Amino acid sequence: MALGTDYAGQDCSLARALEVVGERWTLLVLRDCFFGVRRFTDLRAHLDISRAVLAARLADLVDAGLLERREYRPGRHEYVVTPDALDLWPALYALSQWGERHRSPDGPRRIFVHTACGTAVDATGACRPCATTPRPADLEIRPGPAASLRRDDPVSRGLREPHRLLTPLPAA
Amino acid sequence: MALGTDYAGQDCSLARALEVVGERWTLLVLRDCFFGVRRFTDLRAHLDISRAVLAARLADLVDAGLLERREYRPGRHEYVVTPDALDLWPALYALSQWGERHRSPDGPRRIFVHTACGTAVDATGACRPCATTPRPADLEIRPGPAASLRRDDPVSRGLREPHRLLTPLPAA
DNA sequence: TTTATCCGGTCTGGTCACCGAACCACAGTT
DNA sequence: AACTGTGGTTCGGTGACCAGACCGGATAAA
Repeated sequence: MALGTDYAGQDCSLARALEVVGERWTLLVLRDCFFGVRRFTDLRAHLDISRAVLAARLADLVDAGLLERREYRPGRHEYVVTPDALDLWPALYALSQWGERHRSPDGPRRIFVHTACGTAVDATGACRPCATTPRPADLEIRPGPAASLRRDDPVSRGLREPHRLLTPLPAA
Repeated sequence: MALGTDYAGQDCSLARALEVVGERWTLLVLRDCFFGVRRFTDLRAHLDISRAVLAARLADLVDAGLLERREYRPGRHEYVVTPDALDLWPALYALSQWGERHRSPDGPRRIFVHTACGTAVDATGACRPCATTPRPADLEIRPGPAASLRRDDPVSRGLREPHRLLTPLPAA
């Protein structure tokens, strides 16, 4: 963990979690990985983050066991979420829902649909007809009524296509 | 919002939420407010945060509508969570649960009990017997098996006493 | 009335993280 | 052999965070 990013005196599991995912950009990187972005260049294209900071965040996330770095071709790497990171989905979703509710006046920007039954999950992440809370792999992401077309890079366009979470985007 | 803490290019409600609560210390300050800490000095005693940064965070949270600043006596102020901040509880709880699960090897440090029925809520924040997800005001916080006695300031001692969320701690 | 103490801050100087831009090494392509 | 795409590292500048000093108003104590 980088200097100045720990909360040494705090005896609290929230502080422990924030030491892992509390730095700037970290949760946004993870969100993109959930959505199927896997490559350094794609993350950069979509996040407008400096190369140095993205490299540092990815290395931190690999060290923390939240991402796995794989060589999918000589010299080319991809980052894939680990089971530990999957457990972070409820927190990611809850934060995102707060943003939808309180900072997105025109309605939701993205909708998550339970693939087993085709209905959208509610604000708590639960599928009401099924009375379950689907795991990320069982959700399909679709653009919502307030989805914006502002970004027009290939990654943003790929993310606007309905697709299952965790499945890699088609190569641009 | 302070410079360098926004994500201007991101069309995403997670980014919007992180612009409000994504800075260092912000979520820990909010957690303490949920637990009943209301005063500048108490927050400082419990968080080991610099005065300048705490003052800045509190001002940001008031500006964002998550805390209300009240004069409870001439010259003395307290900070109270607003309804907008209450909606953040699921995210706070989910992050904290991830920390309990993956970064707290000896078991939970704090337990939240549904006051209506006396049973502890599960990892999703739901009370299973009642089949509901209690609001913060209906939860009582108690120390768990891995609770630490490391901190011995009056605020930490007050927080270890079982008490309802949102109710102010007894003055030290 | 003077003095002291508590509360809730602001100010200051130093350090560290984040930023954009430049540079670079390797693999495959033309 | 030159060029392109990928996945970085290095560099100098700016701003956020830090501990510690200082400070003003309100009450409490002498």
